[in-house]
Amino acid sequence: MTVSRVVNNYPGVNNNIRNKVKAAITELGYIPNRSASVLASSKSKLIGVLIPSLSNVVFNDVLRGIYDIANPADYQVLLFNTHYSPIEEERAIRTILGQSPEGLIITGGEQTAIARTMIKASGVPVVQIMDKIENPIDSNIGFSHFDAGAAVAQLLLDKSYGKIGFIGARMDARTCRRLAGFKSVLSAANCLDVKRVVTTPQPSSVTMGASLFRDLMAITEGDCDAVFCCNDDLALGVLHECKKMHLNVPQQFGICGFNDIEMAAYTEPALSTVSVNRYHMGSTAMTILFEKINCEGDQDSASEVYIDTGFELMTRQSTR
Amino acid sequence: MTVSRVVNNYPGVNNNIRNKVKAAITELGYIPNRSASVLASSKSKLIGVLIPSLSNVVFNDVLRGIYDIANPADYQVLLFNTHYSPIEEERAIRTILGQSPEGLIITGGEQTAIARTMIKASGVPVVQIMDKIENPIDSNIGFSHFDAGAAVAQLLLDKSYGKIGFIGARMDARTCRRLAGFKSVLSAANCLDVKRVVTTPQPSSVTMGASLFRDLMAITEGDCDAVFCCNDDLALGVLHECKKMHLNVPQQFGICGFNDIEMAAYTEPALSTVSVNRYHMGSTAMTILFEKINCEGDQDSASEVYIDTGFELMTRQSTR
DNA sequence: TTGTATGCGTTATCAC
DNA sequence: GTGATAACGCATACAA
Repeated sequence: MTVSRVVNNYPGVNNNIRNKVKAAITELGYIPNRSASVLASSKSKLIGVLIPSLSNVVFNDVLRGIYDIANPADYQVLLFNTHYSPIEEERAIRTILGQSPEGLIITGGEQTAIARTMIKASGVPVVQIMDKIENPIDSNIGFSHFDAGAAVAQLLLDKSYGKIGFIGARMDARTCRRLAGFKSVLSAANCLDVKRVVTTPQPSSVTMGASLFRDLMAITEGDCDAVFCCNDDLALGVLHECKKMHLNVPQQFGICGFNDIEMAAYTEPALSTVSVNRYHMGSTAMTILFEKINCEGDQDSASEVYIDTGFELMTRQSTR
Repeated sequence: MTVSRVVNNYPGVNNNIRNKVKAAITELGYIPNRSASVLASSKSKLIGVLIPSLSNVVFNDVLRGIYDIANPADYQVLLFNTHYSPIEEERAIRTILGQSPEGLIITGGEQTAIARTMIKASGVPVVQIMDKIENPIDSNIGFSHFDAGAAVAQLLLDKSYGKIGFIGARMDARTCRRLAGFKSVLSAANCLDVKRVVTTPQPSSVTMGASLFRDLMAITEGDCDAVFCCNDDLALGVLHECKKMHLNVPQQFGICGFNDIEMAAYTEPALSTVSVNRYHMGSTAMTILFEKINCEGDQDSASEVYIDTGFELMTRQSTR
């Protein structure tokens, strides 16, 4: 018991004894058994994090935000890759819940009904990130992908492009919502042509962007003067392909990407895109969780938090 | 006990009872407590992973490789970011060891003496990745950064560049070893000038590459005709800066990067760089661990594995 | 300030 | 094929 008190830095231990214990600990190389500790105290210092992809750079920044807050507070992160699959997500949630996590960070709002039920039943605080959820389980931090897609469409219209296409890969829920917002604006402006929407369920990449662009040009027989790419990787591929085709960007052809990766500012012409504060989403999600965890005394109801992180149009040279 | 047998899919349970138990489990939303299981069985299905950075794209691919093998086998990953600090790494190792992990994957060979002792004392199998270690704790998969740096220097010499510089950021152990290999070749060829070695301890980025390049040109007063960048991000920045300065790449100035990120093939001119199989390092490390874990019966000594994954020079248009 | 009894939810072992 | 019992290593509550 005295050892336990020393290990956990409890007050009320004689300093001589404390030092003796510490000496013994280092001498023996004693490492406390976390499982036993969790079992006895049901405090795990564990945060479960679910993201849909490890290859997408976007989640790097989010993860950094999460880790930068969690680790200094001595919390550990159990990270799962759901591969954009609600089924895998449900499985991961079940696994994590078995470890008595103190908080959960999950991406988006496409959980299965069972997953939602499990989470609610567990009483573990959750933050849904990366998207503005209509019906959040608990707290939510993100932005409206619909609005972002709409804003890009409006931007391209404002720059007097008229035959605007869309190139998308993976086509997960958030990408689809960007497309929906995009379509709604074009439709209202009476210049939506679905032939100009070219997508693939495959993962996105620069190469894929180039390939989809060729498809777009083939399908529309070149009758297209701008494109919104669902992310910057694709846009980079499109830009590369335009150069090969000797299509002048932005005069003959406008390009807008999404995410504002660092490289976007360094292409020639520099890429117009949409900036979203990924790191901030991760770090804030973690901060929200900590508030909940520390407020469990107050009727266990530190109120839910809903944050719209918005987005910013980065108008560079790839649009007129 | 019967429930435990059902949960763990043990044979020798009456099917009627098994089904009843399963029904009860779903009805109650019962989730087994992993801490208790680990405590009782000392089998955690946990793999500790230590990487030095989450922002470096390089580790994305490694992590994907690890997760792609670990998760389907029902193993979980406890991921720690050591921020290139052996002290943080030691702390993380201590924390992980407290969870009774079944395996460890750690980056490089710069562990503290205490960390090495703890790991060995724990008897947990370890794989050190990303580098060819002289004195590995256990198994090792990676490549020689010294050789890679040397190969780049030789390449640039072969392309008849003579005033070759080096641009490096972060300057972690592996980067330093690349620089050492690079220097050794230039030195042997009698054309090493340390004025042309420009580095910073700060993290690397495209912007940083551009900035270091300006420094290089200022320090050498333009007396430099090629540069090896310790990673592709920096190289991208250098390339961008060359264009601004109207320096013809590769005729007037040669550039070679490192890592072969996808974008390297899409710049203009396309970037010469060094390709290393990151995903493979991650997945193989995990596979090695599994072999050890499953072979614990055989005198607990599934022999150590040492794999040199090598590297490949990608000679593109940014070098003559 | 220190120590003792008890229980956390599983699994290993051995009876039945 | 099923169940009783005793750990696993720690923390809570309380006694000394």
